[in-house]
Amino acid sequence: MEYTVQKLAQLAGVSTRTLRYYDEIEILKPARTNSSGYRIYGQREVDRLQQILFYRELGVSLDQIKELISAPAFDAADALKEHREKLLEKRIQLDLLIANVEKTIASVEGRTTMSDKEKFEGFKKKMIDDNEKKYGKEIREKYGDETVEKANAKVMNMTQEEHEAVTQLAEKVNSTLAEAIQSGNPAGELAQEAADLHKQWITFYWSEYSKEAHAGLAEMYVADERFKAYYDKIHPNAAEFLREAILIYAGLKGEY
Amino acid sequence: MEYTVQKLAQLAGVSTRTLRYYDEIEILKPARTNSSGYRIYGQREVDRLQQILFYRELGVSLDQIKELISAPAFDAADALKEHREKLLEKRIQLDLLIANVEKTIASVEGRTTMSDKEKFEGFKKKMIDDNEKKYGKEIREKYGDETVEKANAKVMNMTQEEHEAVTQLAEKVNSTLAEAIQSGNPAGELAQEAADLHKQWITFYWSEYSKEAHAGLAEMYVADERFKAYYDKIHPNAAEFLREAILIYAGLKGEY
DNA sequence: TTTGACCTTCACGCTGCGTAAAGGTGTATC
DNA sequence: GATACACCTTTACGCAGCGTGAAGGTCAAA
Repeated sequence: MEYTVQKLAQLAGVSTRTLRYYDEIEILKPARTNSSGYRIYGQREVDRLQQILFYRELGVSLDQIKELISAPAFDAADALKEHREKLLEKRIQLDLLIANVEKTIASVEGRTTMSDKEKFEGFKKKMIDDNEKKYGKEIREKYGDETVEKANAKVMNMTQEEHEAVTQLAEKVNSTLAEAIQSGNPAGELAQEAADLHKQWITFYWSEYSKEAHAGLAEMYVADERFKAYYDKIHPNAAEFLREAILIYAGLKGEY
Repeated sequence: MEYTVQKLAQLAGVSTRTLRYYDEIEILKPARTNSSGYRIYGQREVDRLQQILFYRELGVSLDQIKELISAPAFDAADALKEHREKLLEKRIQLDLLIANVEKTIASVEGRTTMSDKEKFEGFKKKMIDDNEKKYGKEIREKYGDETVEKANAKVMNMTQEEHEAVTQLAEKVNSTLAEAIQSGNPAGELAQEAADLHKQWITFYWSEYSKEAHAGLAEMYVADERFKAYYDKIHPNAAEFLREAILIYAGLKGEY
């Protein structure tokens, strides 16, 4: 059986444009073209198209499909597993989204203004999600799942007042650090006050404090470019200075 | 506080390109531009950007966000509810996808060739999903949820042999219909054989047969353009002819 | 005055096609 | 054999939300 574009398109339930596009990107070329340049497809092309459409239904990109259908079975399995991981991640994100949207709806309906407590809760939830996305993996690897869960739970349980307090505390850490850095001495009074404020700040998020964890976090500020970028806005050496101050504060490093 | 593009971009964690794009599509314009054409943002723009980013996290399109943030709260709630529906639908689709991908992985891993029984199961699942998507709604409305569930369950429980049998049967229906249509008489022997084959075919999918349901399906073949398009490939009047034949077969219409 | 870090406006690229536009081909009918 | 009409072709812009140059002006510090 031979098919022109439209016949094959009807058979497979796709548009002729799609077939021409598949020809263009070389994922499905016609068996031959007739004397007038018409595309002619044969049985092999029908089978191949069915495979393509099957994977397309699974949400695989055409680029990946191209590899999949010309790869041996074991490669295909690997590729599909990777694809499944992506889908699972997508579902988690989607569930979070839905929860957030529902929270927002509740808040918008609950009060007519947009700045009440419920809306605020929605934002907090978002903050946790963002933190998870950005730093979750590294932090989990370093301090274990439990610490992270507890930190998240703690943010969610914060009252609005507590949340404001912690935000103000964070600002105070920054301003004190900015002042302390002028002195150039991480063992100085202001620097040690900054370290202490920083301890107070993290204990808002951590369920228990340990010198080692505090020092570990300080190291991370220097090692991780995202944290470093944050502190760089205060001063080019802010991250390093804060690390030194914290190490001294935690008693893990002698004064100069 | 006033911000240039980059300052605001850093503050909000977006790119400068994004801010320029938001200016371009008129979703966030700077408060003013200085004498050199630099974009200058103020506090109001910061707040607006935060709102935009919040909705963006929820997966709302920029176009919709534009409406959302300038609409009163009750409109926003409606819009968000609509958005939630979309997300929920998306999740259902995603779950189906994941199930299918997992089936396919299992099939590809189970045997190294791509044409064994497991793979076949994956395809059957896909067929059901496709049917659901295309016709599920109408069929459910006409015959109720239960009938549809049973039909789906029956397809899944078919052995490969049964599935081949039903596919062959479908072809036989078509070829007999094509022959019968030549005679022009829907009450003729061949036409009634086609109707009988068609009954056999649908009883593969339906848990119980009734003349009325059979006749209803025949009407649908004519009324629904997708079914009609399928039968049109046999003959321009195939759908009508089959309907007549079935009505006579089911004893719901006298012979001419 | 010379860096170097900012800023500006184009403008193309990404995905997977939809949707014309402008023109050639095939075939049934008058 | 002309006409109509359904089919085919290539070319190319448009969609969302920016990323990523390119080419060139601006500003503060050294």
